[in-house]
Amino acid sequence: MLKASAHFAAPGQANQSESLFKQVTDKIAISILSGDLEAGALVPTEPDPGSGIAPSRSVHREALKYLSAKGLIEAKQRSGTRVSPRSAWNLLDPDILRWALAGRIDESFVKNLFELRLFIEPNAARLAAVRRTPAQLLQIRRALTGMESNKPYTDAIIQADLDYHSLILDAAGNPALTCLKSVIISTLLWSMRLQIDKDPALFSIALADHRRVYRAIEEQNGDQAAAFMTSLVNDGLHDTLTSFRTAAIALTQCTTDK
Amino acid sequence: MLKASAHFAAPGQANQSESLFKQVTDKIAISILSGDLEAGALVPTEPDPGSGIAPSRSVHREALKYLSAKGLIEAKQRSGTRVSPRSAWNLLDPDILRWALAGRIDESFVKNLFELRLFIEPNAARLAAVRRTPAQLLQIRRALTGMESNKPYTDAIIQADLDYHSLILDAAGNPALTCLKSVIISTLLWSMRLQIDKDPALFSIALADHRRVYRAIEEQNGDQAAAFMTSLVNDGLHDTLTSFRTAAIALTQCTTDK
DNA sequence: CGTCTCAAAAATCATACTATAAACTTGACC
DNA sequence: GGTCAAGTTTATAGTATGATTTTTGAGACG
Repeated sequence: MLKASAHFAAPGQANQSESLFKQVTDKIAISILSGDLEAGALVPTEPDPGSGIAPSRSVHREALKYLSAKGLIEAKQRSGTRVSPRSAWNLLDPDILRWALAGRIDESFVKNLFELRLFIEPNAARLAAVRRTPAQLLQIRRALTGMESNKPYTDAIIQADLDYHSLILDAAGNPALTCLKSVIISTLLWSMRLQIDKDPALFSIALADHRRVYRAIEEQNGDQAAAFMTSLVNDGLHDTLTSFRTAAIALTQCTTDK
Repeated sequence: MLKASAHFAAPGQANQSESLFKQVTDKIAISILSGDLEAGALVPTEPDPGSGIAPSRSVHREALKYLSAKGLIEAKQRSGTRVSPRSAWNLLDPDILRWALAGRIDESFVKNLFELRLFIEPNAARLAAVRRTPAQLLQIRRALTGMESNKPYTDAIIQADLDYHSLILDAAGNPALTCLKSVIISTLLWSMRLQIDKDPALFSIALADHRRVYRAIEEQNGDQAAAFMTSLVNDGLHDTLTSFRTAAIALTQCTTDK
């Protein structure tokens, strides 16, 4: 089962308990994801002593290799190591999403992620309805129960919600789909952390959506599962955008209030 | 534009002109992807002198970091570096696909990839129909022309086909979707390399499918674009499975003919 | 216009030392 | 005598550093 904590961990804050490698990797990655280092910019191939942390060359080089594996940078002999164009970034990678969601996000980014969810999750629900084993159905049911039997917007609810979506993706029985789990979980988690107002009315709507999808999967009604999942995701997008705009306005007021 | 060559490059064959790093990475990765190294198995953290290539520790360690970035392995102090469970692998990563498709493939793997295409590409076509700029439309048209004006099953056709799908994904205007390009391109390329019989009848059907989708995008008819793209992918799956089974039978006969 | 040389930067090599956490040992306590 | 908690060991990943080799763009040169 996926742990929420792994996704929650705020990267970038030079936590002493984290390995040097991770600190360096996070630092460079975030400065790329945030646009601080633009595409084509040179990435220092030796540790920069003036940047707080001063790792050895080994650590620095391994960090660069790690980032190049994610498509963020590319090394070319004689010309230097440079930031790759955005198109080369693997936005669906869990690490990249972590780094991306750690910084300031623009609305279109969120919309795009939800759009992808809209393509994936209804189809996954359709497959899950047909292919799920009894054991998988039971697990999904348990996750749903977890959402019903806890106070709204608590950690237990969030975990249950993540499990719910994660299990449906698993039940679809397509490993390629399972790889998209990270996108969905990250998006979900990020949007839930945003829900500031914690409106009980919205929550009960979301809960009803989840119940409907579950029932369709239970009854092995693929089309219905897909349709209900579509509205579930759409409702989620709506709530998230509302919260996002509220948060953005609050932020704007803060910045202009100087 | 995506180059086919990058995907074609057969990994694993200790090509002397390739960097040591790449040789080591490919070697380990393939032995994982092929199932030679099972999940949970220990990966040597020091270069193995008996394995043909004998890199230094740095190179070996950087290779491991690269693989850990792909989710293939995980290092834990005091317990060793081990192969991660399949569920942690990022199957949608271009490198992973390259390694996976380099070995023996089972039918279900191909089916799963096409299933994913079936979720993504029709939706992408729908978006592209609505969002495409005139310039993007022109590019897609050019790719289509490239498919029409060359001899079937030549490199030029393959390149044009790849461009066609790639450009539609781009025209959908969702960077998250663009990241799935590698899956689609890899799947496509792999299936085209499989078309042994090169049936002209099948090709003209495929061409007609491509034309229909293009026209729908031109007319900004999203639903039609999606529907036509669905049949395009389905036809592709059908052809690929046919070729695959032929190839598999040929292979079986070879192995039993001893 | 080709080719040659030079040097910048990545890639590779070799060999240290340090930190961590899992497993083992010990010993007090019930 | 058995159980659990606190310390100790130690294998393994992580970090550090200095040197050498290979690649390749760019400018010099014929």
